[in-house]
Amino acid sequence: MSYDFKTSEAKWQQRWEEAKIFEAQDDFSKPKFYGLVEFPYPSGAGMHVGHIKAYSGLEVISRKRRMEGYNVLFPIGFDAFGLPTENSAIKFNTHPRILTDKNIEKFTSQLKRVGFSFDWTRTIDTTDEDYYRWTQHIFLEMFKHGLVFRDTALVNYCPHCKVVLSNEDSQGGKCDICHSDIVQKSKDVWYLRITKYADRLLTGLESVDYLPQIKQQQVNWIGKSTGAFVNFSVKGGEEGETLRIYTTRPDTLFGVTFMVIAPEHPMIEKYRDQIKNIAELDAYKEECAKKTEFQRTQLVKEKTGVRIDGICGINPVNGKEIPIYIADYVMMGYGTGAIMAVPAHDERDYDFAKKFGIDIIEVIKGGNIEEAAYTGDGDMVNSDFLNGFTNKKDSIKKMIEVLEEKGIGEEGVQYKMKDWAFNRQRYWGEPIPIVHCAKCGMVAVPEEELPLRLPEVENFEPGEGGESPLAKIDSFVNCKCPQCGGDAKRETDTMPQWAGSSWYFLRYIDPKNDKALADPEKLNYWMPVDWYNGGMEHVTRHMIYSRFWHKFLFDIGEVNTDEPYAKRTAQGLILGPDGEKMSKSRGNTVDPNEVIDGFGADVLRTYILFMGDYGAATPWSDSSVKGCKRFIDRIADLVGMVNGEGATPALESAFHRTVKKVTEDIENMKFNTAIAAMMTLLNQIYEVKTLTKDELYTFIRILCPFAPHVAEEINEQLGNSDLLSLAQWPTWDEAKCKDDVIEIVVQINGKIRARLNIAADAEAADAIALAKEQPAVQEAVNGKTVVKELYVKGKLVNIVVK
RNA sequence: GCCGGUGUGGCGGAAUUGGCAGACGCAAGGGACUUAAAAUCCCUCGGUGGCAACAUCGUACCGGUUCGAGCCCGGUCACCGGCACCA
Repeated sequence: MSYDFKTSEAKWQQRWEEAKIFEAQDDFSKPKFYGLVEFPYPSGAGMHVGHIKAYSGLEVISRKRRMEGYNVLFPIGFDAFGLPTENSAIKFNTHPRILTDKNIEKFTSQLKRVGFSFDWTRTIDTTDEDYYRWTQHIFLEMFKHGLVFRDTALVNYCPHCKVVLSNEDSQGGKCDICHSDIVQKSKDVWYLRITKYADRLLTGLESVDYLPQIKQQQVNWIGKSTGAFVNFSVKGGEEGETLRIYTTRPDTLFGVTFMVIAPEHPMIEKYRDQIKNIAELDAYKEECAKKTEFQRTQLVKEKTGVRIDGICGINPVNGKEIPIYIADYVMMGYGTGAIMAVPAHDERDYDFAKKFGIDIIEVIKGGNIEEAAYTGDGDMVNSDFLNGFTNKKDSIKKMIEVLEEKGIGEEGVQYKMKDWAFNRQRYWGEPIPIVHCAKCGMVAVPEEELPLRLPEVENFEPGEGGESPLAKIDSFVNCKCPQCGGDAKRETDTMPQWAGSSWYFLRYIDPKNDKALADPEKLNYWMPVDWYNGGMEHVTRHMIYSRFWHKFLFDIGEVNTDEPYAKRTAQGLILGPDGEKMSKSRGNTVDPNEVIDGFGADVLRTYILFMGDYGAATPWSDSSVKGCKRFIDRIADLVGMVNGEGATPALESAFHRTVKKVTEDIENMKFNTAIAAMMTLLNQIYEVKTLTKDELYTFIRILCPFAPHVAEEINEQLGNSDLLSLAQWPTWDEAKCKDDVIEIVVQINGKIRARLNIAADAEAADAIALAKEQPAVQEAVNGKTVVKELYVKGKLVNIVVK
């Protein structure tokens, strides 16, 4: 019989809300659990099933934690600043505030229909001025602590969105939002000095429990390398002029036959007059500037460059004169923008040397430098005092000693991570609370003037040159300098979308506080986040940014933990039924509302967790949803089979095993096998067609985190007046998980020849003796020599014969 | 190119981490109930051979370790994700 999920689900959602059972208590005496999911961007399209999957993991865990007696904080909010809303506001000629409110309302009602146990009293919205007031506060603190700076730089610019994008937002040379091609543009840019925290972001990973692939991605993103800086004298330059390079292999210094500097390297400007072929260099530079960084890095095959005529470098270890080239395979943004080239042992330098006919000197044995660069390890040769070194660690160490002794270089560290370009020329973001004063320079807006509100504007279109729409609002722009009181102008750029999400988990702890971003006592109790789940796409950007902010807040004493997240996991994508990534354009999306309408929230929740490994991408299947529908309906019918109290002998061990399995599987996010175990138990109950009240009560408690509505409904039918969502999580008896008599297999040389029933705790000798009595075994052993006899308790007997 | 991951029936996926491969679910086929359909219930369901018990092959491919390998080791191929002239 199909149960009436529509009435039931609405009823229980209302009762939970009335009873306030999912509201976290600031009762510091209780053990706490802070479960965090990545808050959604409230788009106009509404939620998709991927959102449901992203929240369902910690939903189950949070519900279980409550039943285990924890004080649980499981909040939700909205990360609502950003381009899509602004763009559709422009398109529909409305205000992003109106759209945002509408979208949040839509998301809220959808989330509530699923029955998520979020604490709705702590909801936050990053576009709320009471929220972004604190985002601005953190920015100002960073500004005061020297972590904010401004620089002119070649930036990634999206001509379609008319915004400057960070490297992170323009991966692959495409705009993250509209996927247009990015162009390079020179602009004044705000930066956050995240590189100052690079090493701590790296070492901090040792103290947290993130999935290994998440840690690995962060390590790669930070991209630490160790090596040395070496100063090459420049012949033709000023007295004492040096060209500083960074290398990870200083021990190959004797193999250096040329140097390369980036086209933007300042040395070219400095020696314009000395350089004889400056026109040629200028032409090359112009050619490079036309290419986007993406194009530059795409041209892997063919090396280009121009030799600088008029100055050259001097190898500091042997005094040899070497030519200097400019080439775009060297980037200004990494290291010093200059390299020493060792063509024998670097593929890029090798290609370049071959093309330009430069000498190639072997310094590491092991390859054939006539044919290709040798990048492996080997004995050092042609290297003076390094000759005879066989180990790269030792030779690098020795070279650094010599460099430091002679004062021509030193050990050094480099990171691939760059400083964070922290501004957008758009309206729908947090205004940067800085005033530009002709006399005082950049001045922080005083704390008491926060929030610095977004002004009302008629027109959100960005300016043609990439100016912020705010720049057109005179009443916003013109102001007095907080320091000298003179006329000044406000900064008109806004913060990037990543700002609001870099600290939101702190605000949930104390969302209404108007004195601080959160009360220190409450922070002390709730932080760190015990378990954070989200998408793999956020493990580098959002996670590294928020860890950076958190470490900064820790340094200035505003939070009590160095790391914000104790544990981090990630869910896999839900693919379309065709196995492809879901997208509107492909037409393979699934609307969660339709599933709830047709089958109920419990079925949707159960299916999403049952469909496959939580961490893996899995295609959606409409027909498989029906399997979960049957599961829920069959559970609803169990009430009619209840007969008596205590335990049903035929089911007793099955119950203990299932409770154990479900309990353990939830902790490991193996929701699919937890549900499979409950299905197996259900099948076993249907075989005997009877169970006791106590057993059903146990069943619905382990079911509750997955399908809470039907579980509550059954609980009520059992005559219990307390809400099941607050019931105690069941325990199991390890001894009762196992049967007394079990079936084991008998193998001959690893092949199964017989099966036998035996006491679970039987001794090896008895088991082997019993195995040998089996006719099939006797036949197989007959006439052969028994070499070995093995007994694996509870599993098998294996007899090895010859 | 580098880093990470994956490869198991018609499909989604299990396999206590070296011990009965295919749990659980879907789809499919057969049957029951029904005037009929849906729903529900029962049976079958990796390949080959056999009426059958059973035999035999089988976890991308090749090889190895082991009494025993989907799992460990060496090599190959394919696909997915991330990074990428990072010195």
